[in-house]
Amino acid sequence: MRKELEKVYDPKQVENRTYEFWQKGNYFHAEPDPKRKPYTIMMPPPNVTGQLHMGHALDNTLQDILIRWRRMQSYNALWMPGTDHASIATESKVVEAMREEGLTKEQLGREGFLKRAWAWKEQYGGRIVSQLKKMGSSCDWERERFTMDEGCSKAVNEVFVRLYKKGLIYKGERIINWCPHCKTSISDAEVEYEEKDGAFWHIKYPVVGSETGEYLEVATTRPETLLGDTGIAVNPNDERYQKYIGKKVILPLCDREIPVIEDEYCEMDFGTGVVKITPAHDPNDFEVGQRHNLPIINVFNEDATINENGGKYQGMDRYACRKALVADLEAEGYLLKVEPYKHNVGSCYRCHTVIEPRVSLQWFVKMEPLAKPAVQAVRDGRTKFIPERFEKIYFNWMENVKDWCISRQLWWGHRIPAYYCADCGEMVVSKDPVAVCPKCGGKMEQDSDTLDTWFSSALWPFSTLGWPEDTPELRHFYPTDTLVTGYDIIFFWVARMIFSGLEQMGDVPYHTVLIHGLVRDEQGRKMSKSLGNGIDPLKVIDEYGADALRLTLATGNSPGNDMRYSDAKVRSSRNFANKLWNASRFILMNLDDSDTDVSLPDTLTIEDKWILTQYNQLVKEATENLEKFELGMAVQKIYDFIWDVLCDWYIELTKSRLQAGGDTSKAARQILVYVMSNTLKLLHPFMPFITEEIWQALPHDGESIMISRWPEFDPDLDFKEEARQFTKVMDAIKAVRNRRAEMNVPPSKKASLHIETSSPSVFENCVPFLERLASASNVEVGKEFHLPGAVQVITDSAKIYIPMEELIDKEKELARLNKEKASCEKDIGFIRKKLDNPGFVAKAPVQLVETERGRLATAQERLAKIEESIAALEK
RNA sequence: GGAGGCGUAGCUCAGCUGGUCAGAGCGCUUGCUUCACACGCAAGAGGUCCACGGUUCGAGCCCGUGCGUCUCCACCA
Repeated sequence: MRKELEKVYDPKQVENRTYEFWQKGNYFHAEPDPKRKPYTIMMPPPNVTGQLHMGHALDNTLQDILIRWRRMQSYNALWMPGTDHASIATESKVVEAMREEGLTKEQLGREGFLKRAWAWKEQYGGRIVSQLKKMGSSCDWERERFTMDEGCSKAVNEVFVRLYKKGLIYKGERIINWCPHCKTSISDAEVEYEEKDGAFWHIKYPVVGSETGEYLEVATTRPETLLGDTGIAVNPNDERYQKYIGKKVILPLCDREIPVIEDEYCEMDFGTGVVKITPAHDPNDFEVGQRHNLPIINVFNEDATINENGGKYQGMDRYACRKALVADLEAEGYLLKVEPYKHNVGSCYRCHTVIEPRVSLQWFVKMEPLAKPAVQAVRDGRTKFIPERFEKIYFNWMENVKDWCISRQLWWGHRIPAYYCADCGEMVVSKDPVAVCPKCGGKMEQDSDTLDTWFSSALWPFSTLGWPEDTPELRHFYPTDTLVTGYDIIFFWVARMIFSGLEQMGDVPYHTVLIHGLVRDEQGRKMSKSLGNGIDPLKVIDEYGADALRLTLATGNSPGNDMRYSDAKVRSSRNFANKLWNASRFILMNLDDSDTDVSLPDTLTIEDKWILTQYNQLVKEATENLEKFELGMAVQKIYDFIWDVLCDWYIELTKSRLQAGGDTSKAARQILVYVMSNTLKLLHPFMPFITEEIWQALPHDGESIMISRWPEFDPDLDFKEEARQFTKVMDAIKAVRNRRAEMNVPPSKKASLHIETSSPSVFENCVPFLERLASASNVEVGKEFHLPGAVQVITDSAKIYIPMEELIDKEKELARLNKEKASCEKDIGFIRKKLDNPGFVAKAPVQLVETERGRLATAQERLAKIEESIAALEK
């Protein structure tokens, strides 16, 4: 059994090999099995051409922890992986690459472009997947899916047609957010607002037919939209402007007269109380325009240059036009004043170009009927958010959501399954291609737009399981259990999956949504490409190992909260891996050929009972933490157990036994193997590689730790009383060490200990520990000692004399004892105060009152001992 | 305008249902070539748990107000 391990753990020699071993064992794969309980996680599909960043690393670490843990608990655990086609992002990358070759989309045509896009996908599509494997992700790769693969595309068409037939998808002319750079519409959720410095231009609109030269003063932040004005509005209750309602004003610089209308939308106390109405380029103006039947004049081209409706400004970029137009207004005396003004400007979440609201014909999903049941599902608790506060955010959005613009003027994506007759204009919405017009027999052409990327990802939880077919997978694994994702895509994705699941499957897509925060840089900034402050997880893995990175991301990370990444944290995780490695090395070095299994010895010593009790408690608590999604807390406890309990104490305690050999050594080895290999199981979901490596080296049953059974609390290993007794010895050891350190006695200088205690047997049993761990040359245990000149160490259960007269400074010793006395008295006062409070005794739980009484007694005993010592010294 | 998070040791953060909750890691100080580990061992210093009120026998924890800070939603031209 003896196995030589390197002194320092080297993840590089372990990780790839271990991952291959798992894959060969087919441990990641799950098959539907009605006899077993499923546990399913759908991976949020990363962008197919993307690269792994810290956000993915965190997201996937959490998922892998959950799936590995449940798998070990014998669930039929499926972690479904896949990638997203990411329409805008991918398309713009391909376009960019083409631009470098001097090519445009238009030159290539739709087919040629798509060919390139697929080639791009093939080239970069595997990258993110192999990066996820480096993390140790135990996904079922056999089931890997892509949002644009055949099955997912089929699901998309199916859903589109169903929703259309129910009247939940419609086509209409609405104001949408237009990105002049991506040249497509984007949904409301895809617009990011940012406060920017702008200006308020006050413009004079002369009243038609006024002989006195009357005018209305309008303030605007976007003067160039004046070209599309078709009216100006005042509030119906605004006395200042009553007389102008119904009249017309001259639109400056344009030969156009536009009406003055009244509308509640116009607020009296904002700006001048007069607002220009540009129905084609402002969502509110659009509605006002609808109410008053104002014409809609679109003045922009797709790239936000001015179109033919802009007269002399045609062809200018919107900002060039703004400049020119303002100059003209000023020259012609229309410009009354310019005020600096801060306002929010919307921009495209992908390219950050300022969006231009624009009227156009787009496809929409009618949200209200879908949102209602989706809200209800969360209210009923059929889906829970962790932490709960994100439910509020979800409700707030769902309850105020506007219709979802799903058409995109892009080529990379699912083409909208609507077909139009070139001859008669008939439209058919159909899952399958329609070539001939059912009405006139003319040639049909498919809608040129594609769908919003999120339309297909909204179906991810069931489209990946084979829907719309009724597959065994779908029946077994849906609804899934846990969705793990960041709060940044609750609206984009989570909300849409929930209403899609309810609508198509009649059930929620998952029971729990575990929300995590962002991984920020050391200074707390968002990691971003533009800042260049992103940390590459692969580099971290290369330097410290995947386990170290995973441990870092899992530790101290509480749901929903952002965390900061720092190298120092990863280093300390790496150190932990090394600590574990060396503890295992120690155990392995001591094993012999007879140590072949993981069983417990027949007789247990007190320290065995102590460690088993601690271990058993750990099993219970860590499991409970995991059940409550307190992953960080669970791993913290496992970490503390391994380092502080197992390494710092138990291993040290076994050393004398191991050296002694014989039965007692054998028993110690059995306990070490038992505790270590089972603790490795607890740690495995967090640090899969190193735990597998060590587990394999130790005596073990089964092929792999990842398919071993998750430990359970064992009432037979609960030795509370013995454990409590044993801590008396530990306290004594700590107290002696403390005194020796204070007096600067080097460990090499041994001294005898005389232990005065009312519970001598436990100390008598533990003499070797005191010798080894408290630098004792010999130990005597008794009821009473008279060693007035000795150093005295007082614990709750013992008074220990260390005869080191030469080291004693009587004054100092007295001062120290008096300090201890004072602190002890303070404790007693504190507890007394509680117990003297009738309210406390009457209302606090009985058990707590008892505990306090016990504490008081202990403290009083301790005080007595201190006082004795003082008295002895003063003699 | 609305909603929410955060404020705990020098730094980064944990603290579950209010009662051994004053914690961890890093950093710092002092010892230690202890036969697994210096990526280590041992001992320590360091906190008005943002402030003020309230509830309670009892408050980092619950409620209110304020301050600081961050974020999301809305988008009044």
